[in-house]
Amino acid sequence: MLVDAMNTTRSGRPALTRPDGTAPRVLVVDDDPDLAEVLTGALRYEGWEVRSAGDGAAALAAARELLPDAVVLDVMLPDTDGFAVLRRLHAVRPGVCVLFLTARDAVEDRIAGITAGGDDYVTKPFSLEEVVARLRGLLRRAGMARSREEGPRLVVGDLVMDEDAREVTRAGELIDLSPTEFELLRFLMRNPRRVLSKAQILDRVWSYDFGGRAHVVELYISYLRKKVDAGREPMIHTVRGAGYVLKPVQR
Amino acid sequence: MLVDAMNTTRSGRPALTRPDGTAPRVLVVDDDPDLAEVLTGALRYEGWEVRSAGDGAAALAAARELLPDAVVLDVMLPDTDGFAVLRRLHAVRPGVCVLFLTARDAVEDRIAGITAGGDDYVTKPFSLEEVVARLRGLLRRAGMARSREEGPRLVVGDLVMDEDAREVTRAGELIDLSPTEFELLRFLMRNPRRVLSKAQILDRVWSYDFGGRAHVVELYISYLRKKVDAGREPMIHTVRGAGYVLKPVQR
DNA sequence: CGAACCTCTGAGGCAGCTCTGAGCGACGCC
DNA sequence: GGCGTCGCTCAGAGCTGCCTCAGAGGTTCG
Repeated sequence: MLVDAMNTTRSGRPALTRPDGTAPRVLVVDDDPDLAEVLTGALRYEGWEVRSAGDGAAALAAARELLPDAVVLDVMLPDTDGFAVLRRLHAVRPGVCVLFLTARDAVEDRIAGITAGGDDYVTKPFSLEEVVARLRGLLRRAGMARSREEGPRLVVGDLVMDEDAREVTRAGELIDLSPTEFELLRFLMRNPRRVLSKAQILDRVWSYDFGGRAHVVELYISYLRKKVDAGREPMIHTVRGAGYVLKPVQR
Repeated sequence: MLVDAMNTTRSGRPALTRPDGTAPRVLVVDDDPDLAEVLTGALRYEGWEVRSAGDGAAALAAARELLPDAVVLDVMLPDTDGFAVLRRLHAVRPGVCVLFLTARDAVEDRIAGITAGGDDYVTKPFSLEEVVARLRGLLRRAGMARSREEGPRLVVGDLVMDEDAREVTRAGELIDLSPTEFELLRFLMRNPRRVLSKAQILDRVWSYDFGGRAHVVELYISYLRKKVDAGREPMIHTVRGAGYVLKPVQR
């Protein structure tokens, strides 16, 4: 059904595609059904083909069927340990990239060893933008770029973000951002000229378990303005009663 | 009853259609029968195939039968919680889009996270135009566009509205509108060359629980004229005793 | 173990938005 | 052509939404 969405992302930028032109295939493995649901939805929204599994056994079965390009894998699973699943996944589908989900304090060093192979990980609680960005990075590095333009750089007007280097410049001038500021700006830059509601921003940029109110968004928009728009023609605009929008100056 | 309305939209514009050419299918889930009735009517008027259900169980049964493309889902249901319904809906019908209805002050934070997949929500009390606009957005993004031209832009003469960017231009000139002005103009632009009564406008643009009188409509039409028609050939016309009509100049 | 930084809460204040009321003008019916 | 009705617009009151400042708590790093 998602014919159109498979060729363009929500923002109309060229999407990542497999060499044969179809959408990347991603398998989500998590035993928390709510979390799996949210992740699945977010990744489908990127235009990818997604399946989910609740435990290691189901994951392997699904992997054999779907032949995924990437797997989002919770390290803590009910039946097996994530690393065992990983080994068998690689047997089923050699070269598949894996994005691990892990608790902050747990086994971070073991992850570090595993991810040496080019895989990646995020710690819970994470934001959806974080997961999507990491996955895009993995897929891109695995050769899913649609064109030469499909790179780790986001450009809106004279504002440029290098996602890999975590560097942002405006008119060539380097802008220093905190982690949250960076992620908020990334979300805005991935959706230029589109009004984003505070709720949308909260859903995407803040962790899924964040209970706070939309007031934080206002606050961080205020921070961003001070750094991005400081003394320049503003690019971040408030649309009262609707949300915020980032656009290039002029026109 | 609205047999005719099921084949063409009220405005005659190309309707959203499923890839097989039939009308989009929408399921309305709300335990308030009056509200469900109103919603059902409004969506049928859009030319969509609509069914309604009063609780979670009925919703799932109806979903299995109808296989809807989108669901309008009240978060507060008598039997189940919205989360669970959502998950099971996605199981029955993977990729279905969901528009949540929620009270403004209640549970707003719990919505965060649910809507992550590209789903959307509106807070009660809402206006019907709001609901319809959001649903159209969801369906469009899910690949229901009839053609590539079917986008987030409304055009009447030299008046252009970009719903995503919330931008309106006339003859290329940007027009700044308040939220209510924007929604009123959207309603007019979705029904060009058609006389709309003040009562109709009130029903559509203002929240269903608005107790005010038709005088506000006159007032807001007056505001719109100042901004849209200012110094130009007028597009907004009064039909005394009947209502208002928006038409392109000339012809 | 202290310092710097980051994130979020709360409160105050301003500005823009929405709606009320009233007066005036325009249209149409006798 | 007069009069009643309908519609337009102005002015202002109250409200809401948004911005910003100040500071507390937590985390990271030296």
